[in-house]
Amino acid sequence: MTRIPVVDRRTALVQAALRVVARDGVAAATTRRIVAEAGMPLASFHYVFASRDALMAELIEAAVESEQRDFAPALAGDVSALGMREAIRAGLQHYLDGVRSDPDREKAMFELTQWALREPGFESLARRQYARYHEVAALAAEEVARLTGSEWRRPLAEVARILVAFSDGLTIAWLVTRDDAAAAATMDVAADALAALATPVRTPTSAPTPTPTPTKAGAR
Amino acid sequence: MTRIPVVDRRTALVQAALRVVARDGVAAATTRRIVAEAGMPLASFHYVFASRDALMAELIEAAVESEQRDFAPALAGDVSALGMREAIRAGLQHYLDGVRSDPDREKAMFELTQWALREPGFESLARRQYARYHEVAALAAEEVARLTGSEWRRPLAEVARILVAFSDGLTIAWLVTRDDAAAAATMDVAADALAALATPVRTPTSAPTPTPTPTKAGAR
DNA sequence: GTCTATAACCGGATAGAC
DNA sequence: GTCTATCCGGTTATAGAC
Repeated sequence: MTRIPVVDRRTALVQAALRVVARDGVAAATTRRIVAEAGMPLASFHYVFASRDALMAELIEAAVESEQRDFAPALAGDVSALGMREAIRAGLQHYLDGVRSDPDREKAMFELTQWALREPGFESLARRQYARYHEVAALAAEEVARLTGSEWRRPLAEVARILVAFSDGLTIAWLVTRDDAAAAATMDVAADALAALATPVRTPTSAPTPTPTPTKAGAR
Repeated sequence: MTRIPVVDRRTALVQAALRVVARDGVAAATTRRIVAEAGMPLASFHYVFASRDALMAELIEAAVESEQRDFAPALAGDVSALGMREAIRAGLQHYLDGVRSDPDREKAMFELTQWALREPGFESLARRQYARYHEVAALAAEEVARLTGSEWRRPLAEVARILVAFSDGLTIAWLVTRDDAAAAATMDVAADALAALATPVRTPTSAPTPTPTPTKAGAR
């Protein structure tokens, strides 16, 4: 019937798969369910993708990129007036708020990692996924240091890895227990620990703050 | 043929399932594979378990207990001479060494948690799993404080949750990247952070150390 | 290019012979 | 009590009509 370019079908299928995985999990993301979600006949799947695994590979890329888009502006704006410790704490809170607003998505990210770790030949995808996480974390760490006029006393890559590890632990704990208070306590300690890795240097690179936005940082 | 008591079949099937899940993952743990691993005919499965899900429930319990057995003596012996920070660092190292010695097992634990989080009606199993983790962590935290003559300034349950969260993040990072140096850096920071939650009180409860075991703590 | 129909297989669960 | 044989629904992938 209607002629749809292959690239459009590709993205449509990946987006549909992303929704299915978030809603029902990796195990439920069968070719049938995905094409149903995308409103396509089954045969379209293999016209576009060589196999289900081929889609899964693209799916992880797309999911990470989507995360990157949504979590990168973690420290946008209201942080420059804070000290390092409070800025990190606010960033973690912002991250957790993201998890809280869409828990299924984060559950899906963990499932995708573990799928890649299990599927022979796809371990490198899991590594790529985390390399991306580390990039995002490194950018955030660099930014928060710049905004608060601090300097990391450890290599940025190391700080980034620690930040990702803490975030992962925090996320799993919250996904399982849904305990906000416990998460807050963990974030407090994590913020202390990370702030201890930095040291103040001189005047913060204060961007010209035209309108003094009201600073509301999540506090215990 | 040979008459095997139902309880024995139960444990045999659970143990077989545990091996299959560790080796090939939760998705591969089909009834057929499990009975093959246990050397039983397929029908024995449903003679003992009402369904695959019923076995999975028992499986998680068994897996957690197995972990508990193997990780509980994390601080056995050689810690009493150390300060709080070093004792925690050594405990984390001991834990990571356990993960390193059998990565598939830990991968399986995460998979089981996520399976339970997805499977409708089994979320409580994931919560139970983590409640057990928290118990073990609380015992370890209590023990390390006693041995080093310190006192936690936060509730033990809170310390335990933070410890579990840190361990989870550490474990995932290592499972994905297999980067020992990064893990060491994370453990250093985590140990600092946790030690900061405790304060020295008086003379450590030094158990009568008959033979002064050589203290070898993993250091950076 | 697109989609229906089907091949080939694997899953959990069970009936019924022994 | 135990196990073989089978049911039935779901899976990936493809052949072949349009």
